[in-house]
Amino acid sequence: MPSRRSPSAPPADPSAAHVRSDPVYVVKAQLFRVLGHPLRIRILELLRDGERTVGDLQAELELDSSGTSQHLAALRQQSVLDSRRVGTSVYYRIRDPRISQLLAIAKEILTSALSDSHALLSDLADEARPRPRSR
Amino acid sequence: MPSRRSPSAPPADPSAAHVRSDPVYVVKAQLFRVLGHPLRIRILELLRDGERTVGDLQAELELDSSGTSQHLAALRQQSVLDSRRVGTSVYYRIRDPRISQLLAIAKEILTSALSDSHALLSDLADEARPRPRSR
DNA sequence: AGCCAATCTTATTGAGTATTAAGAATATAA
DNA sequence: TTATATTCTTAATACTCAATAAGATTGGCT
Repeated sequence: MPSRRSPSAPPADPSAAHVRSDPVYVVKAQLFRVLGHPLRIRILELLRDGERTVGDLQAELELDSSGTSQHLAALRQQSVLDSRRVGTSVYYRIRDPRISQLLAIAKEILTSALSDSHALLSDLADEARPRPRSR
Repeated sequence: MPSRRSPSAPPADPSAAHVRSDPVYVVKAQLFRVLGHPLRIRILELLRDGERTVGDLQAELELDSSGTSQHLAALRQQSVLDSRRVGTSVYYRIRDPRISQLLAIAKEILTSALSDSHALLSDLADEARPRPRSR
């Protein structure tokens, strides 16, 4: 019950809640949040090259059907995935190719962040030695 | 305690845990997860046009300094933000411009998803009328 | 220097919510 | 009906968020 707060709480500036619950930001956050799970990232990478059946994904993920289904449902609920049924199998696919783009960019960001920290480590190591810096 | 299951559970294939906890997927998921909060999305949009102080952000978000600081710390911990101190103020900025790109793509995805469902609504409305489909 | 105020960070708590696994229930196709 | 695929339910655990209070750093004042 989001309308109640506590017995005698002050009005508590309602404009702050606006920022927090503004649908625009909530919807964006929900999209990112559903991507924020290792198994769901893995699912999306498996689906990057084309659609797959639930049983197929289940085997690759080494998950039970219940867990697989729940993660797929979470992604489908945010319109990240589409599904179609063929006989007894259900095929899932990425609905919008820009989702894959999102993953690719995340990978780039993390890759360069990691190489930055790697470079920093090297600099620290260099600093320990008496050799002068060339750059 | 992830090592316990139930009184007499079978060993339960340990390789499944590998997929779940593979650092590659965990790190990617953490990046998306930290973006998965409306206030943090809002912070990033405020920072898109340049750096800001904590007090500045705090005022725009209508949040207290502690809450502001905690969200900023979460983003900084995932290397999304950088900070620098000038006197008593701390300025935050987006570390990698590709983060803004991530937000822009998310916006595109959501925009087209919404216009799809809007178009679907129109189609449903048309279907209720006897007028033949022109396309 | 010594002290105070402003700014920001960190730690802690509690309430609410999400995630997980396992099993039951459901639906569909062969 | 049987097998397959998925959803629903339940319960235990874990996490997130917001709010408070305490701590640290800086600048300015006297």
